[in-house]
Amino acid sequence: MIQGDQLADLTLEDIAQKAGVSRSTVSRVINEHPNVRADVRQRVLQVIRSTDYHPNAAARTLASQRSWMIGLVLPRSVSAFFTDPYFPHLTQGVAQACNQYNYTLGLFLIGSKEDEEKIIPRVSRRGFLDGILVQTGQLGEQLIDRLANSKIPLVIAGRPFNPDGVSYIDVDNTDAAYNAVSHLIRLGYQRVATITGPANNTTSIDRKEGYLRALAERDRPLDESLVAEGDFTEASGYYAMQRLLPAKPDAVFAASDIMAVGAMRAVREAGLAIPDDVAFVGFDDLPLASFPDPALTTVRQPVNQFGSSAVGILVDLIEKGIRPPRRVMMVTELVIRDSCGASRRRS
Amino acid sequence: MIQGDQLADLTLEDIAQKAGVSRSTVSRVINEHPNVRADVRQRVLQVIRSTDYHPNAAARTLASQRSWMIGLVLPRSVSAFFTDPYFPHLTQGVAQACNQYNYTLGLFLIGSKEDEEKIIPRVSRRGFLDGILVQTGQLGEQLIDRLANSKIPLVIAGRPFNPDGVSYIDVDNTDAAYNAVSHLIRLGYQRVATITGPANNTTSIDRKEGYLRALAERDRPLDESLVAEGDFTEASGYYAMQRLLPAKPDAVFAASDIMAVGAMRAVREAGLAIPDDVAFVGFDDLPLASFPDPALTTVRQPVNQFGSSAVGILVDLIEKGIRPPRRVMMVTELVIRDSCGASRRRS
DNA sequence: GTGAAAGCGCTAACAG
DNA sequence: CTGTTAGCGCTTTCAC
Repeated sequence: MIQGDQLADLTLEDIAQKAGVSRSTVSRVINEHPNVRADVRQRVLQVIRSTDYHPNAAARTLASQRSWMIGLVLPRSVSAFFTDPYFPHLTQGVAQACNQYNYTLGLFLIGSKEDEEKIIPRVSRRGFLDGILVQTGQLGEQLIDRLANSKIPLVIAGRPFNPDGVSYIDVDNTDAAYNAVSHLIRLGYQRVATITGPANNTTSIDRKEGYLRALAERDRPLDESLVAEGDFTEASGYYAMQRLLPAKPDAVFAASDIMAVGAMRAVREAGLAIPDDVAFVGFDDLPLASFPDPALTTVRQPVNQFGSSAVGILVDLIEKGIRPPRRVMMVTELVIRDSCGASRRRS
Repeated sequence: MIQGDQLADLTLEDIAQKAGVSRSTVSRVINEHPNVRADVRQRVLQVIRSTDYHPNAAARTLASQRSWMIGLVLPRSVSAFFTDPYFPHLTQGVAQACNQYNYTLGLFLIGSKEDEEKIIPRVSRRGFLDGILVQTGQLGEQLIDRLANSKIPLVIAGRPFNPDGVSYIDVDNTDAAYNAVSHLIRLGYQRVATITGPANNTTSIDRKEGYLRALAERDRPLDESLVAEGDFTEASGYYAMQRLLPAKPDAVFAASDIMAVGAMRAVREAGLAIPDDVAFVGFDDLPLASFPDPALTTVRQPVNQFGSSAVGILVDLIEKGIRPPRRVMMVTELVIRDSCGASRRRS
């Protein structure tokens, strides 16, 4: 009562006064500098606690030239945001790592050219972000180039088209797809189709490359009617499968689990059985993969760690000022469930 | 060449010098103040463009006391983040609205008590966020109370336990659940079960309340064995259904689509048919609802608009300083598909 | 319509 | 170990 309820914005100076020390000392306490006598530190902390004082973030950033904030830029179609669980997984991994390293996460969803025009100047503002994480994707490339020219630390999640001088982290998509398709071929399927992601995307390209390589290695000619393009949405998988059906594939490698789910829906609607008439292998191994009946055989990629590792690299760039671009490749693993028919074919 | 490649951090002062005006004038141009002669404005803009100058965000925030940043705080279990598409939908709606209003979005995922301890001081820092949006949820309540005491504008997404003095936006969960369950009862189902959300959550409570009310209104006694609690994950729906099965329900109202999906998986595994043996109604109507076979009858709630409206309210609070707490209730709609068996029962 | 000057609240040398 | 002193880069009265 007597001490008043004036929660009004306190400053370092106010705290200093109340604690009977100078502003610098309070600053030292807050920033955990060693050079403060223990009892003084306690006294200051006491005042801070009792006043519920929180330092002003803007002032701190301005003076120290560090914002402790990193931006996650996700250039993706709006509908892919909705249906592809890849996005929340990645975000979760990134958020977790940010928390761990004491950074705040700024989220920038780019769904259109207009969004991009609004967001680029925002992330480029100096004194705003200590580092930027950008996911590759259809709308992202121009953005990456523009950002790479600025001096702000940058890490790309996924292989960029132009990797010169930039740090990035990726999974070995080509190898993973190669393994997945080889698995289908070994099981004896003759007409292995694929549903790819958007062609203007390195992830899609790499996975398709793996598909092509697996076929080529067995001297199988490419049948264009067995290739259909999707955009990482459930609906696109569904429609891609409808286009594929007339070519009578007996197995499908889908470039993502969610597209596999859509494709399986189309197959069921056509009155065909999975895996007996059409077998499936997906990509991602998100929880989603085990929901459908039969459960999806798929390539497991560590989406979560992918996100947190990307943050780890970025933090290195920021804090240790590591010079040359860093490259990290993560491994995948084929998870065999029922949709590929492995159990029946073997028995 | 001659003009030098010195992209080094330019300041307002530098721009002013190059344009032959004062710092204030450049500031006016940047902030679109009217009182600048047209030709001067052009000259300044020219310099800004040619130097790729971006104002320093921290300095601007410090001087103007506005950060143009809002925080979205999502207190949820980690696994719910993963499997429940509700999260990306909400985030998308919020991000879109932020972009529209020229705010930057800070994302704070709280998955544990420790996260909460780290994040509360962060969002409480003055000069950091202009406003905060918090989703209700198990971990969120203490947080809401602590945040409500600060002077920073706050909007809750969902009805908080203690709504005194806070602004919030919600859907009429009770009414929506009541309608969903009534629909099942009207179709003639005798043993209507429900899978609820976590009990420490107003959303779950309200939806269960609707279920109870629909039963009570038809003088049906509550059978506790027909009520199972989940946590908004697919897996929890699956296990809840397994617990429900011995009680032989002929219909289930699930408090979210993703739990309905899990429950349907359990029903199929038990060798029962949907909707013939067990009918289903879900809640959300995210795209997910139309993926399963049969497609899910569900309560449609406008998750996207929910997010953007919440931002709209928050921006009002911030910019117009609206005093009394605002309350907004959004309407829902029952979307009838195949999982409830409406088509067969009627014919 | 434009410029000068006083901060915004903090960090970080530099003395002592 | 602690205090003094400059700024960090911008906004915003207040004169002119």
